[in-house]
Amino acid sequence: MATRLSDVAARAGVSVKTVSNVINDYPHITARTRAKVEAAIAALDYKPNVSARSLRKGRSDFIALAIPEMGSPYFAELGAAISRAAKRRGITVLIDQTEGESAAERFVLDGMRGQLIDGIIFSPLATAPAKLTSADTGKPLVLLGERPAGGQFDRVAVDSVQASYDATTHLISLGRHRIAAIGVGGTGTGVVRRKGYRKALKAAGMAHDPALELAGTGYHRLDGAASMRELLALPEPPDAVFCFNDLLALGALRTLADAGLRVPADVAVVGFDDIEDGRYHSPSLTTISPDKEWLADNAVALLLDRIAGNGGSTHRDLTVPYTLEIRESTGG
Amino acid sequence: MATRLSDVAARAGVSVKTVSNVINDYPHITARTRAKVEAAIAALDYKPNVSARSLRKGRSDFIALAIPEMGSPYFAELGAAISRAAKRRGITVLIDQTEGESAAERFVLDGMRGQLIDGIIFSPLATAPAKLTSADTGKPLVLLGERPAGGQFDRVAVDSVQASYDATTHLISLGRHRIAAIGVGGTGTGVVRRKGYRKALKAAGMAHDPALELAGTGYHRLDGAASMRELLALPEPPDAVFCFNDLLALGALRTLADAGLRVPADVAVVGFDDIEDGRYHSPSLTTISPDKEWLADNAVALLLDRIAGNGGSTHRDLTVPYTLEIRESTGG
DNA sequence: CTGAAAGCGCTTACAG
DNA sequence: CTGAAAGCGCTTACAG
Repeated sequence: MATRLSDVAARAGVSVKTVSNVINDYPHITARTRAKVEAAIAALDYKPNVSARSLRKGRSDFIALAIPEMGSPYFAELGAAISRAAKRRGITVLIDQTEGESAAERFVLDGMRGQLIDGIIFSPLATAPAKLTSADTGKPLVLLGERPAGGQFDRVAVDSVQASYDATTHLISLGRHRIAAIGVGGTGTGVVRRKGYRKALKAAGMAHDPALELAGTGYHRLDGAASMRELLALPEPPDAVFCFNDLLALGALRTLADAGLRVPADVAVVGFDDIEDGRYHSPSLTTISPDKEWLADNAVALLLDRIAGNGGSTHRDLTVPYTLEIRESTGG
Repeated sequence: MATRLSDVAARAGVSVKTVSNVINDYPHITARTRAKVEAAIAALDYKPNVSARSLRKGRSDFIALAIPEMGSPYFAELGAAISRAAKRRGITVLIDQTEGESAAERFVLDGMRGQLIDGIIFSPLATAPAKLTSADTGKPLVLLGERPAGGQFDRVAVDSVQASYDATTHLISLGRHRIAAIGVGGTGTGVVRRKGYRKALKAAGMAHDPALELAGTGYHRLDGAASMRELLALPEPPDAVFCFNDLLALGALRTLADAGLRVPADVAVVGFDDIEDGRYHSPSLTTISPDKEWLADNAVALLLDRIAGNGGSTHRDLTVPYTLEIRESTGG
């Protein structure tokens, strides 16, 4: 039913090797031969069988992207960018939602779908990267995000401590005195960003108040809204909030609106991620904006380089450029 | 390097056929044999090679999902749901961003990555489904969305005419008299939803005013914001707007806020899709909420049924349940 | 520059 | 119930 390489060879009057050479762009083929083969390919509408090719070559030109959830705007935008970056290089990305701990871990440890994929870009949520060993995967892996890689893998991440420092310092420069943080806790993002937050307070000679550091159960609007309600119930509510991602900030803004408070007059709000929602929200959201295209492009390049056998045993740690986008939620 | 089926067979002291039988859950295997094989699989950490299996069986248990853009919340949420629905059935989803016309069309016509995938769930934007023929794909295909399938393929879609009728009727029931529509035009969504919009106006004895029907260039916040600005510049601006998706509505709300207009007091706004952003926005967005889980589950089921060779030549058209979620943007 | 042949790792008739 | 062997459609040494 499906046309095979040998059908093309027969029609073009050459050997299968020659057809394969043409398809794989090998040199030393006369223009005439190439034209004949290409005509046959077009006439038969031939498509190489990826399974066979991958079985034989041991490479598929597929990479996996494992992210906690693709319904979350930041990851959706990141996934889209990585998908594009890979496509530019002739690579296809399979996107995996890991959702919770067990699934994420199993995915990585299960060796990523047999031999199908050449490598993986992994944004861990539950799995501690430091506990991953290359034996677990058996394949090239690039880590995304805050969590220390334990020197085992290549990684590309924002300098979250510095970015959080900048975000908090911006709030301080506005003259705010009670600056809350939403999203502390956990083992990754929450820890690292709190570090930058506290560092900025300290640098300004301000003490950090545990009552102003809210943990919540997740990084969604719902959690931001709930944390903000807790903060407003405090005897002395904050006049500024640094939310560890935009979704939390959007939830917090919702609570502030419900409470009839003005942003930024009563409470200034900063987020992290620069998702599209925040740019169009009223008030628009001041946020840390990591360069997602840069991130995507470099993560893919790093992985492909590793797949090609380069890099050796030194593990590279790339720092994603970011800017602080000052918008209405802090009076910008 | 990688362990093979034959390694497992050797270790378990059985033939490769027996190992294959165990892996594929074939009957007539003694518990003892099964246990021996499973022990060997565990000991060697054996993972079947997907390429080899797929080459041999002609099935991969991969399906593709082709959507215009995964960075768009509706598609991100839908992709997440389809991914989950497929996983429940042991199927992996490859997500493809088609972005524009040419890419989308080429993807489908190029036979979907050789033989790798078993079928496709396709949300067309540029390609006219009626022009697709099964010869183009050679594989089972389920269509998503408004555009008529031309009776060639299975499809699952919301009854957009009825839903738009409901949305518009809701605005009429609020006593609004100048009801605008944002997102008309194009060949799919814009046409169908305008049909329901006009139908509702007519049923209420109201004439439709072309000046109140805005096309815009896309379905993003940016387009909604721009269209809303045009509407406000009208000699007689609208007192209600039905936006053909939530992103347009969110953009429109932003323009209204900038203009100092109150929602819903001055202008009531309704969207379509029920993306998470709209639920947390202030004001929260009244919208048509299609049951995305239902959609995902049925699209996957339909495709798998087709892959299994069922369905024959009759093409099924499934209608997704929806509700009108009345929220603050219309005073709910 | 091209051809004939082996082999990637599975599954599946075909025998026993 | 199990074993030996062919074959899915490619790519790649190996000869010529």
